[in-house]
Amino acid sequence: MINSLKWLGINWDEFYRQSERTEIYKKYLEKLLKEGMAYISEELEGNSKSVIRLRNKNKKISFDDLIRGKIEFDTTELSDFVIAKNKETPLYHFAVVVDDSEVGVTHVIRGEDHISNTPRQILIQEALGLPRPIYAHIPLILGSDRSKLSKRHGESSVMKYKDLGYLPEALVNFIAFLGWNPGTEKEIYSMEELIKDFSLKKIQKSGAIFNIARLDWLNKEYIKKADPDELKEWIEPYIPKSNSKIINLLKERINKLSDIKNLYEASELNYFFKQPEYEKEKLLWREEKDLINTKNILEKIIEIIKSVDAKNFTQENIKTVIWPYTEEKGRGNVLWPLRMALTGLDKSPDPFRVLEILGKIEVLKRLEYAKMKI
RNA sequence: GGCCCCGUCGUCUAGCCUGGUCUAGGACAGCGGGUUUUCAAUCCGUUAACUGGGGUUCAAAUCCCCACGGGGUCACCA
Repeated sequence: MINSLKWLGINWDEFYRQSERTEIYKKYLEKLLKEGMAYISEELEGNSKSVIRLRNKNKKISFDDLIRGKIEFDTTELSDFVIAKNKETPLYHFAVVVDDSEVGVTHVIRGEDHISNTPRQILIQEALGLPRPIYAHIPLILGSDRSKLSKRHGESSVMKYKDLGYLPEALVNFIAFLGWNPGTEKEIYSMEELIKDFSLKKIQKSGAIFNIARLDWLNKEYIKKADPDELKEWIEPYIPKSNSKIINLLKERINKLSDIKNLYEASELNYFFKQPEYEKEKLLWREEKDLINTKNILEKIIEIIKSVDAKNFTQENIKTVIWPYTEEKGRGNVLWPLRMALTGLDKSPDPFRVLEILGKIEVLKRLEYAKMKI
């Protein structure tokens, strides 16, 4: 959890570990015992022979929730509930109540699943004579079946999303918008902007389904506007050899960083690194039946490309010299076999971008190879 | 089952408090199209919702009641 928070860029000012605070809890427990607000109860069932129970006054408790308004409970059904196994081992409800007070917590903001825990915590507070913090119970994040999000719905921890190549900024932005909305049409929010605009008053009451398609879209937005150097750093682990040109091309085609790995393993990116294999009939554009025509076109393309200086082998320059020929022969007739010779794929990026990435020598090699196949 | 919370497009939501401006707005996804050599990207367009029933009112998505539906919680866990 600590690692997850750090990754998300959520920081804290103070940190407490309950296991290091047993002396504090013990003091409060003894106070309750002494005042008769709690008692040691001999048990017939359970794990220990005796436990500490709170003397429940069996009254109605109501509290004002910042999000839901007034909530009322009859605490009779709670009976004299257990607050500690013994003086050295308090239970959660007791420990949090003590901690909140000791540490000066003013607002308790937590999931809706804690609503029914609230009355028993209030009962402990009152027995201890401690002030009641302000409560705000926020809606739960739901799985696709509308039940509380859990392992069986998908990834079990925040760090899994890191591993999948989601950016922390995107996840934060996404989660913030689950149950909250600024009331404007702004969708992309940085942490700073969230801190500035977020308000409990605008929080929704009902739970929100974790919709991965929307996270993917948001993540893509963040990838698109990422700093090139940073992006390079993120992408490197997912693709063996790459450069800024390949990365630029890749970033339009992925939702999350790990998509690159999938693209690569599905051999769709191999053409960047080695001569692709394909059937020679693949070189034919749509209605074209005659491989000889295609061979002639390839020959002409080679001739044109040879005329481009290797030092100025940019997509713009190449396009300028090839374009008149595509106008003459029909774009598909020229560009389809060109692209196929370079990538060997039915679907791939624009041949001009690939040309620039591969460089003059490799391009000519592949074109000769295609010609030779025919 | 008891108690508690919730209920607007498939999803996230705006609107609800302070009824009329809501023939219910936006975004994601979907679908259709433009651009284009294919894909991606991009641009444009489009399908789709007030859970139901009563009531209050000249007027209800908005206020009230009931029903139904969904969820949470019922530990010597946290």
